[in-house]
Amino acid sequence: MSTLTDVARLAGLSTMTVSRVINDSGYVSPEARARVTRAIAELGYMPNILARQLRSKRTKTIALVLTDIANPFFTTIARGVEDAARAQGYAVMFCNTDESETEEIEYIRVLIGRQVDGVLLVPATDSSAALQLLHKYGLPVVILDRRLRSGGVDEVRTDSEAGAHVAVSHLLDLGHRRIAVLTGPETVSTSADRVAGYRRAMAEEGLDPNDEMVFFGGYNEASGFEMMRRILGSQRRPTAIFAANNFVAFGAIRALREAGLRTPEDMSIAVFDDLPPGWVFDPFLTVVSQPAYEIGRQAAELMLERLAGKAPAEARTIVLPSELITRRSTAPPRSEAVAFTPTDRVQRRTVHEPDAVGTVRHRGRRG
Amino acid sequence: MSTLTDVARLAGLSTMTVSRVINDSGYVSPEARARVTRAIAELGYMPNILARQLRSKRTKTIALVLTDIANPFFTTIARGVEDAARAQGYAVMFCNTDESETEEIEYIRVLIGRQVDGVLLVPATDSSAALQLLHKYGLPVVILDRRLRSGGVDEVRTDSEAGAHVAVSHLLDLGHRRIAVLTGPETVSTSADRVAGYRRAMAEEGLDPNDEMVFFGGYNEASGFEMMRRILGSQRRPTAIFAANNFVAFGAIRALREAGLRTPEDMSIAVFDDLPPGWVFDPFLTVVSQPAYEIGRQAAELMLERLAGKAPAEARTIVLPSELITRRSTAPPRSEAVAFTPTDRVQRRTVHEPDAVGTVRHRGRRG
DNA sequence: GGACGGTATGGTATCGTTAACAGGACAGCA
DNA sequence: TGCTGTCCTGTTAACGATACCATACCGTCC
Repeated sequence: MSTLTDVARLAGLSTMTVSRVINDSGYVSPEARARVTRAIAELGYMPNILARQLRSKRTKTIALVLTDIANPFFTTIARGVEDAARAQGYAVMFCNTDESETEEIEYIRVLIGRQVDGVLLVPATDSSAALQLLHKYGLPVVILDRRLRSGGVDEVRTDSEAGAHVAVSHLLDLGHRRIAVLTGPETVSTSADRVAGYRRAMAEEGLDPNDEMVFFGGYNEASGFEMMRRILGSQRRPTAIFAANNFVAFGAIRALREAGLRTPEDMSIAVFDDLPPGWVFDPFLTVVSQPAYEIGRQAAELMLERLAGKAPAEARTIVLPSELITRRSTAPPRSEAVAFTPTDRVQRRTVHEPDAVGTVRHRGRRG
Repeated sequence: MSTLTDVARLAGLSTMTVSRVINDSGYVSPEARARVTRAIAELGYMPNILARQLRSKRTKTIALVLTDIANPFFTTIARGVEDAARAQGYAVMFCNTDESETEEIEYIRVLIGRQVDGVLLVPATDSSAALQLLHKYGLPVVILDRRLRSGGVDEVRTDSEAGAHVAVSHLLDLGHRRIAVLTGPETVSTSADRVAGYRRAMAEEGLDPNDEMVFFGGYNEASGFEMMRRILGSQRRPTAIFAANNFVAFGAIRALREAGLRTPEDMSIAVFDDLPPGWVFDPFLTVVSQPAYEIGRQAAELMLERLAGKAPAEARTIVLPSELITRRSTAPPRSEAVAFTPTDRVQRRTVHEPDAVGTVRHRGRRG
């Protein structure tokens, strides 16, 4: 492997001149440039990125630490981050914590050692241990998707409370009264916010959901399955459920199928998070869709601005709107429908889209 | 950010002693070790990986260059690679070429610049330009999934020809005689091999498939859709198709659905590549399943052996077996079934698995 | 004439770490 | 006693690049 020194020797110039040609910085005469270019080609020289990064103290790399790399919501975020970063010549390191705070801290140590310029973080819990660590080493941070108890840091997320409120209101409008919510860990802000949105929607109808209708678990398929099993084993089954994440919904649906129950005939189901096109042939689930790509893109933009020194000193928060897409997994309840016929509220909020049969969109409020 | 020098100063020792503590190499007295450990904790010191890599000329990083990061076959390979690499303290860089040789070359340049220790490559074409580049810079390589015209390099793959032969034989056993094959680019070995397996199976039944039954395209959904559209528009439709990759199958099925045709009633479909559990609620497609995780794991093992200097000088080739899993997307043809009733060959090769209703496995030959 | 700004190039130090080597202390053994 | 080997620590010089500063030439302007 030839080095910059070899190129300089062959071209009969100093290493600095070669460096200037490579980085297109400072003054270089056309003739020197030509000599360097020829020498580079002749030797097949490639710059050693490690040496450059060590000397310049900038790696042009940002890290994206997220909790579930298999979840299409997060892979879409990742695409948004990657596109924005690459447009400015930055590389992205992806790290998967599996919702574990221990892994999160471990990864952040690695990232500090690897000298990344900044970290985009989906925190595993609402503790701010990871954030403190990053601060200690002076690394800029943007928090994605979730809130932290402590503030003072750039954040990009959707309004989970409002999204959940819209979804549950939709179920209420259809006539459901017994509605369960299946959510993630209690220490994750999105879980808590989605339950809060659920409670607000229920309260608006004068309903007081007791805690046996609220299930905290993990944001994964196994947990969704297990929570639905508990629901199916209970005395008074709900007629509809609201699943706070797509994997939870997968598990819940599997439990329904194994019990021989059909959706929406036996139980309606509304879900937070849509699936990207291509995952399913025939979208079936009523969902609250988040602008995942935008979350990733805008978070990366905030970071890049900060790295360029163009960001204001104070922290910025971006809250993006979600959108309810009604499909075939929600319908009026069968037995109890008599008492609570759907009101005209459904009609008022409904806009048909011509390109997707049976699909209806409602916009969530912008936070 | 404190450095090793800071730690050495605080501990009252030389940088080398500190380095030895950190890397647990060479002799260090318990007392010196304790002093260093305390100083590290006090300063919150973290080693600068860039400097270490620059000096030691080893990054403990291997790259996995693949053609479609969205394809579950390749993500499963990636998991196999990652697990094997991490077990030995290696990091993995993932690169996605989108089946483009230009991107492939571009990525390899980046990887050389980033000083990766070795490259695992799923080549976009059977050209060996990328391989030559890697050789020129002295980087060890393992080729995954596909063959190259030039040899002399470690390879891990499944036997595509044999797998295709088993799948098409299965369709023939069911009584199909007009069978089309939808495959990927002609310059990709897996495409060519799967067509070869198809031809051999057809020839064994005394059938001579003319070229209008062989469709080369891209290994993606759009191409599968387009090829199936052409098939549906043709004069004499086949009664079954063999799709050489799961995304091609997705596209083909979408075209069938849009045409209002059902599987397997109107057309049987057999596919190369299974989907991981969790992608579909109810596995439906008859597939040739490849041991993707093992391909990745064993390729990484070959590389790690070579990096450890424990590999033989000559190139090694590992060919893993595939497995036919028959599900509900294949059935005897409707109209022509009269003339060619299924033979007892099906019975002879069939083993029922008790845990998966309606699923039948056949082992492909080991190459 | 001299000050100045733009152009072009080079010298040297340094980023933070480890490789390579040197060498001292001490124990065991002939 | 002297030799050898194990244990422990330190010195020096890199790895391959860029930051920073210095220098020198040129033309222009007052």
